[in-house]
Amino acid sequence: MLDIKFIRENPDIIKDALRKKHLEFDVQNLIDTDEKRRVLIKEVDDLRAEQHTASDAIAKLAGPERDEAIKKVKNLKERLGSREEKLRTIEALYENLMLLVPNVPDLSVPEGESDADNQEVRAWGDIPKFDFTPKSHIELMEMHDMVDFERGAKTAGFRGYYLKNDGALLSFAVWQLVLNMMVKKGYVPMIVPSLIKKEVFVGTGYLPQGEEDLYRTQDDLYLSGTGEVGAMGYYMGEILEEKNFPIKMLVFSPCFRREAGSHGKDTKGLMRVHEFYKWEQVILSKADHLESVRLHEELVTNAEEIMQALEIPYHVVANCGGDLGLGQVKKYDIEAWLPSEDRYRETHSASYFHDFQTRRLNIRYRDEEGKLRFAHSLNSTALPMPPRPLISLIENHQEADGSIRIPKALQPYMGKEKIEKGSK
RNA sequence: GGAGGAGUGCCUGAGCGGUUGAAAGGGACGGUCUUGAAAACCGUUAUACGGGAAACCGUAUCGUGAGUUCGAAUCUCACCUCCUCCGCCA
Repeated sequence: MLDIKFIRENPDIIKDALRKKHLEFDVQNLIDTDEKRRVLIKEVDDLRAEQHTASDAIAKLAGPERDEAIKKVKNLKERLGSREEKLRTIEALYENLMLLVPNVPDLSVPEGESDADNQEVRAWGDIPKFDFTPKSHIELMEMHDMVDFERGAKTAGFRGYYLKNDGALLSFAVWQLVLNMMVKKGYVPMIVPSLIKKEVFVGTGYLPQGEEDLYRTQDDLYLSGTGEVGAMGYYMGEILEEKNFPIKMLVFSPCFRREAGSHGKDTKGLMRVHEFYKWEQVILSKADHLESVRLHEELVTNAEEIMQALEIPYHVVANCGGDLGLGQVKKYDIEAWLPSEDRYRETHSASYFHDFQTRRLNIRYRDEEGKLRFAHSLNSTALPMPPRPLISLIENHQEADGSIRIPKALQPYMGKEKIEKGSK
């Protein structure tokens, strides 16, 4: 959510943000609604003030004078009631519109409509050249009995999977590696809820417009697709102290995604699954653009270091306007090299929001002058597991006989240097 | 799921239908005093929205939402959260 005053004074900036993000929204309609709302607020407030004065007077009256006064106020109340009704309606409309106003993308965000228009910022690692035909992660993992998709589908339906043997061990090893790397950097490790109230999804900007991407329970709780939601909910409604900023969290959670719009896509293997686990980085900082930019770069660097430790070739792209979420000011994706597809695929996403989320979640702090301000928020994938990093880890490190080399950094956690035939 | 109890400002806690945005104490901040500190004393100590150039004025907020009433922190209903006990499950 943006400040209505900002929207009122800068409708052209909002219109340009809409154009750049390829979104449709009638800004003038919002401004008109706000105007009507303010007129009504004034009317209602004035009527209430009148009522208060009259009520206070009644307390001092008695007898027929009192009855007469009560009668008069009753009349006033009727007028007030109809105005209040109207105000409620317009307020609801206003709130709904406000939730759909996008945040303004940074000037450095490239123009473009879809992920095809994202721009490469840098690349790391050598793309492996195999002198044999590389196998897909599905073949490799099945060869080593690391995964079971058939039984996954039997139990959990389409996109279901089981990880077993080295598949399970590898996941735990990676989780442990990431945890240790990030805790060393001062991030607070947390295990956060995934089953979460609607208001937190609205607050983080996943709702109202992303309803169909989420699983909803019969108790009206939703299953989160990322630990970001649980992390942001943690400080919802609170007033924080500036001296504790930036608050850096490394949160672990199961993640659930309906993948409603992608039924035909990535139907095989672990590429696109309904359920996985993820380490996510979440930061709250003081309300300062340069601080947000600095921390944003830090988040990508952290994510890159994890990929480097896993020896996975990747590149970083700056997402174009059309590929940004409603609240995002700027986003970098990390895409890992996938030998079986002969291209990069997205594994990480790092973005900052300014006060878009914290305004919705009412997360504030007192600055040096004692003024209350909305904090800034940022988040970035640290590592999703098992899906894509596991795929690229396995595919990039395969050898001719199908064995899988374990990256050095991971060996202490895995207890071996290689996954070989019969090694389970 | 059943039975009870509770939710008030930064904290503790009073108020249980009418000048209560809210007593009192504590904390924090500022001042007086002091060489300095403590103590003592004095003062300040919400947020949001609307109006206004501003001083300031108005409105809302005592878990949340609705209701009763001329008037609600105070009465009614629903919901949420916490505590105690029982049941069920792990």
